[in-house]
Amino acid sequence: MSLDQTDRRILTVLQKQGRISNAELAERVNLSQSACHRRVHRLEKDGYIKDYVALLDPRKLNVPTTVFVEITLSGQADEVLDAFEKAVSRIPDVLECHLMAGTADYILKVVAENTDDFARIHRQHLARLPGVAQMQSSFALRTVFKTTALPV
Amino acid sequence: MSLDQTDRRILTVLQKQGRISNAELAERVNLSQSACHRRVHRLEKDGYIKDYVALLDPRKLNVPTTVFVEITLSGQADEVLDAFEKAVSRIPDVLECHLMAGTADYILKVVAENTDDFARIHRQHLARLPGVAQMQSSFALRTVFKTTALPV
DNA sequence: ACATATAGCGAAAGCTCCTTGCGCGTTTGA
DNA sequence: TCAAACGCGCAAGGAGCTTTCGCTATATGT
Repeated sequence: MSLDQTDRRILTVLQKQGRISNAELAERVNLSQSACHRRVHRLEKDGYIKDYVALLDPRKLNVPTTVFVEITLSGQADEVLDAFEKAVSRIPDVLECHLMAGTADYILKVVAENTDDFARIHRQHLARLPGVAQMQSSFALRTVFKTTALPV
Repeated sequence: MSLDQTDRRILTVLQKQGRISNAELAERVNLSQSACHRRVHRLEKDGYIKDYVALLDPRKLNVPTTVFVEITLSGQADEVLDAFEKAVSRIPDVLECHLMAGTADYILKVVAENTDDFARIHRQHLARLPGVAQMQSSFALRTVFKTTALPV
């Protein structure tokens, strides 16, 4: 089951305007309301669309600072990884966690109010993560751009 | 102008369910529809809520691979940075671009179908970026978790 | 060629939801 | 202490939307 051009247009629009009405979406992709509705429904049911969310402004919410944290664990045993992942997933300031190939084992994307606040997060959460051998934090000076829209 | 507890509850809900109706949201945060509506409107107008979007499944869309690319430029002059940022912002496979403190100048988050596809992106786009002195790509083996929800 | 499945359009019913206005209580600040 | 500002709940109108149904056309495959 794959996507035709119309499906892709629908996804392209929804990736930018998740709250658009079916009526307007139909118009935008040149379909009748009913046909458009069926397609969107299918895209949701089949898992192409995972969620509809509101994106907030990090500055307004006082977390303008992004920090990438590279972490090396002390071992590669499954229990070590599991424990680490479980613990890290409970930290609300960590937005992403990726298991990496190469030097570092994990990369985290963390948001903070400022460097002091990151120090708090570090002390309070990161420093307490289990199985960590090494940790290196890199601060972003400025986010040039950021999108949730995948290429479709 | 700041946020009280109710505003935060509203934002918390909308960060997870961006398409919830005002009626249901009002119920969830224990407000009348009118009061809730007024608050959401204000949060949008004041820029706390930037956008409503649909989040798609990277696997379903055939971009299951995330790559972090660290880039060092050949110089720090404004024109070099501007030219680089302008060029990189036109690559649809690049979802994020951060100007960094420390060793590397920039970190990009790139999505690809697989390593071969990343090779194409590299050859076709990344290798052609202006002012690049050095580039190091790190592949994610697995995304442990990922959220767009800021801590509020 | 024919049956089946797929996907489209149009229309309409019904309903939910947005939006607004008003009066009330509480807080703010002069 | 009193007036103004702010925020809430209630109620209701009316718009706009979702969702379904029947019919048609095109593609699939036997």
